[in-house]
Amino acid sequence: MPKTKISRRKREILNAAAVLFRYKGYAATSMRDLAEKVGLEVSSLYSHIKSKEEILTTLCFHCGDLYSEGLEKIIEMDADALQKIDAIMDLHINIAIDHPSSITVFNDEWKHLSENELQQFLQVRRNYEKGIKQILQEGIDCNLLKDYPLDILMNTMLSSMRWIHYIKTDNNPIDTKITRDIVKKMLLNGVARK
Amino acid sequence: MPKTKISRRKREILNAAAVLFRYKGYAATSMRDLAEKVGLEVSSLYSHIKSKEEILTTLCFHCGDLYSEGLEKIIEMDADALQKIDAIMDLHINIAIDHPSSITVFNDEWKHLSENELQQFLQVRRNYEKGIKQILQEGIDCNLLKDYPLDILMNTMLSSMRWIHYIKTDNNPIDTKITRDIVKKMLLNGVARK
DNA sequence: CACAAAAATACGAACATTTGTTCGTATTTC
DNA sequence: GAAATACGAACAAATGTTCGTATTTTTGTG
Repeated sequence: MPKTKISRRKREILNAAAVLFRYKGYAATSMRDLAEKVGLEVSSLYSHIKSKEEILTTLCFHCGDLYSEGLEKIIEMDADALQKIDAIMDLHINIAIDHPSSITVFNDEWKHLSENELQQFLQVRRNYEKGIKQILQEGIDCNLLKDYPLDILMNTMLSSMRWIHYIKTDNNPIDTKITRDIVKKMLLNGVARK
Repeated sequence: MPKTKISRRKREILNAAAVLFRYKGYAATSMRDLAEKVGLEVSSLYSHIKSKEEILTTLCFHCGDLYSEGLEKIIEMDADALQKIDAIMDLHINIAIDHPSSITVFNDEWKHLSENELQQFLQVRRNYEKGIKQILQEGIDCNLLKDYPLDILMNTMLSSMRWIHYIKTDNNPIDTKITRDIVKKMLLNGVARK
């Protein structure tokens, strides 16, 4: 894969774009908005990036990599399914807390990718979900997890963590440790007292 | 409240807009897209609606009403907290299945509301969350729910159902009954085998 | 180190499109 | 005949991007 090094300025542009896309959405963010945020004139942006869409592509696939690479490591772990599921939750919560803006873009703005990138993106996602489901199936087979349909299991599980990156802002930090522990417990054992 | 009756054509426009906003996003949907979908010319739309933004406002607040009115009925129920929480989950799952497009707009596009409506919208949401938290607190006090922080409890619970309206499309119907039952069980008792 | 050549970066002006909306007028509905 | 609806033409504003040209930074060489 051609992973060319990213200059300091480009990094700066990507970060600013992530924040703007997060709060205004991709389509409603203009290149002039972005330029202002970075302290450049519009045309200067194009010394660093090819197009607005390239920014979106970069952000989306970068996050995709975070998830995919994280999952790969988990799959290779020498552990039972429950421990792997624990690691998956760690992965998602960590990414949400460490990259709240990029993750929001990843979750909400991928639909604006152009045809080619969109298909590639969906492929990556399908692949990721396949990996997750395999682990869940493993858990069911070993009697560690309840035998619910994989789709519902996976969607509910992943979705239940998809609020952390919305909540996390600069003036609303999150107690990572507590949040992580409780969300995990909720998912594994539920909220009802026995 | 000035709830003027909505003509057939306007209804049609609102429905088409909900679908377009769902898949393309509010900002990326043009009035010409919308006109085409409804089978009119652009300018004709303005015989029925005041502006693009009015459409978004209508959609968002209509959904807000669905939730708020649903919750009000639940609050008035003569039931314990666990039953109320069950009803809340029913409410969310039903709305997601019955109005997948509007709900997606409600969830993802409210940020494009203009200042006044935005504030009003956030107020409605805060109020709704307050109601939810009260029920959760009631559950904790009665030893029906585990004593977790209300924020985490509420966010995780509501968030865990926020995938159903994404999945639900015309060619991907959802087994309402099964989905509803299992999601509920997952939330209350978790996924881990005891 | 000096210094010219080259490459990277910044900018203003301009572009073709697309945007939401308005207006005057025709047509339909009541 | 009045009110509601539909339409074509036109609008100003905003959009992403390009181009030519300065300016700055980096590089290669004596």
